[in-house]
Amino acid sequence: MKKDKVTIYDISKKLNISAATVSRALNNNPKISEKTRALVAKTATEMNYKQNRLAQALKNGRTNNVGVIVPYINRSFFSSVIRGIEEELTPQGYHIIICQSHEEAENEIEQLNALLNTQIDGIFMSVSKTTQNTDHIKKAMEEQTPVVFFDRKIDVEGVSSVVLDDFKAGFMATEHLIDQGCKKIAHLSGDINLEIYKNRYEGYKADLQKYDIEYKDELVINTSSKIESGMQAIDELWKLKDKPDAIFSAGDYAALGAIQELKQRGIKIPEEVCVVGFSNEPFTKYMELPITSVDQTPLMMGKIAAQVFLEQVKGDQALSIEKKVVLSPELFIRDSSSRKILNLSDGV
Amino acid sequence: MKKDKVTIYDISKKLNISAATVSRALNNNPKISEKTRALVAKTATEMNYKQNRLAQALKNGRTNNVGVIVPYINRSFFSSVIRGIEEELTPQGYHIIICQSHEEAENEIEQLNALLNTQIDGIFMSVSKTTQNTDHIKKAMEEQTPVVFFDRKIDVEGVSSVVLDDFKAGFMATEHLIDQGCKKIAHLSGDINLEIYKNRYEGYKADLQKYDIEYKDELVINTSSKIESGMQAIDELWKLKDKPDAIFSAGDYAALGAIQELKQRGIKIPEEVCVVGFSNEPFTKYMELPITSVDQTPLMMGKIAAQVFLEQVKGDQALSIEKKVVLSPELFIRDSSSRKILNLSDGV
DNA sequence: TTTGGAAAAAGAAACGTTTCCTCTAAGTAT
DNA sequence: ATACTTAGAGGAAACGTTTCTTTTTCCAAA
Repeated sequence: MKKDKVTIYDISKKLNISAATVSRALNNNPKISEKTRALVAKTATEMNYKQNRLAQALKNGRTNNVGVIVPYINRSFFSSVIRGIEEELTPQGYHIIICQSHEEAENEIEQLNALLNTQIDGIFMSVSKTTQNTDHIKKAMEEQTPVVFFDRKIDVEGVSSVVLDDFKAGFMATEHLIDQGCKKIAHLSGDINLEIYKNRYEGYKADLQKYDIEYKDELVINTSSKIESGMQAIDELWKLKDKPDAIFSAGDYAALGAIQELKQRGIKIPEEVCVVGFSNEPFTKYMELPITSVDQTPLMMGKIAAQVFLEQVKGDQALSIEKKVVLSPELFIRDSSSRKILNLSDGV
Repeated sequence: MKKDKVTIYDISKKLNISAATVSRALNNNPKISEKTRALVAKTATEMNYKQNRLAQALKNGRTNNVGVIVPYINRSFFSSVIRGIEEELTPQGYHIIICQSHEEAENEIEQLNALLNTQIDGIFMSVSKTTQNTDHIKKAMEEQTPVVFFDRKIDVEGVSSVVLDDFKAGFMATEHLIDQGCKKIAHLSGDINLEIYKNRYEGYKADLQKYDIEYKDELVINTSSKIESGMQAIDELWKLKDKPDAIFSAGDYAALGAIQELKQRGIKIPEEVCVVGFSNEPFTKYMELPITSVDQTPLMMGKIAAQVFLEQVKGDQALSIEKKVVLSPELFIRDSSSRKILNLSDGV
């Protein structure tokens, strides 16, 4: 069906040498004389030879494809991480196959199996919120396919990960709010079963403690990453006698919902209530009232994840050590929490 | 290196039948007796056999991988189209390799060649703004690799496309503004060399004509898809003696910039000036002043592009007809242009 | 002149499928 | 009982590489 491609045999016939020699010449094998190598190279380009990556992959077991599994591709955070991975891996000749789990463990498992089946050289993933079981990950490891977690990990022996220091992020965000003079800081948390949300929460608590501010359970509301969820949280918080003077949300969408609801109630931001979000989604910057948010350095995260992967496959020795990288968050301070002088370090 | 996989030979040995029979049984070839087929199927699952897609691909020339080339992966529009493609193609056993051109023709060519080299079964692409030459597309066609353009196309014989009716979109948007009572409608256009922007512009002009409103060149400003670009456009427009009372922007980011600049100048939206954007980026909905925008039905676009592709590869006959699909835009009317009663059909 | 040995190249198997062709055994028609 | 058909299965080549092993070539040392 497809147009006939030129193979090393065509080259070998034309030059009256063996296909083996052609292959070696093209691969710069030192056993080949410089003369032959040059001749082969020249002829190859002349004949418009293109290596068949399939045959090559079949022979040596490496496809030069890697898979990425994320909950959603159209979340700014994830697409930026993917771009980071791409920037590191494309120059090395890798191709990236992207899959979405839609936050469903079932899909995640399916996608992972499909990737393994398609002979991927490695897998990058951010586990879905509903993932509990680690069997699929172990299966990948058994097949000697390196897995690198980013952002959301799950503990599996031998699996490397690149994550944010979420504890520090929670700590920083809270510290910033306290620095603005806030005393009654509420926290909109995500599902505490996910490490990342747990850590943000712990960072929040730790910073309260540092400043001898009493931790109150009633100020912590579990939210999803939906705008409505943030609105409901405000609804609930404003039923309290002692209302908060700050909101630290573990997600930008919930923060946005909270802000909309607060405005609705005529509450002034940041004068009466300061708000900090999480993820530095693009919209946080574009709002009429730009939202302070924690940046997870997604580009960096992707690049480092890619580097970790490369180390694992380059290291011919099977010493592929489990590597745990933790990145530092950056707080982008914007109007939603700036009671003091205008902060110049606003992200662009 | 990799753990030994079980092959059809292992199955054939175990059952004392030939590998050919195993292959046929697994592929539901009618030449195989029901008994044998069942036995093979059972044994295959028992032995945890997984088909080697590489070997299969090498043999029959199809990889079941398709490539997608977009300018940027983290634009809501593009990631949604990709998701649409994915939803159609994943159930068919395809995998999707995603590449970014970063709006550079050079990258686009490179990525396309890499995809061809990696033996892709088809290519979906939205051409970069800087693409002029069509040689790379022709090359793909020569290699019998179907190409489907979406949104941004370029004319190449035999290449199918799925695009928005941008003329209609421009017409609709303008009509809506006129309907709000606007008489002096400015247009923030993209690069008119790109078909999509040209068509939006033509639609705008056509609607003005329909209502006998004089077209004025000075009301059309060329902008990029940057916020700043929208601000500058307002800057320029407000130097005119006769200032516009509406803005139809061919991009949401420029619309956002325009709104910010208008507010800066104390101009009331929508009372004094109505604004309509294009693309229905998520942020348009989240703004304090939600922005009216044209939705390009990206999910649908992706799905249809996938269907067009499937038709081309399924139709064994080489009759692969060039197919041109044009989708209808939807206008999501929001506060930035609603002078009349609150529109209930606001997108969610 | 022979021999040893390095350098260069050739031969052939292997990767795991699919599929064309051939063969066997059984069933059917004569 | 014989010849003919056909369902079912096997053999082997092919897809395009890579690489292990073997062979050839060539030059210098004995």
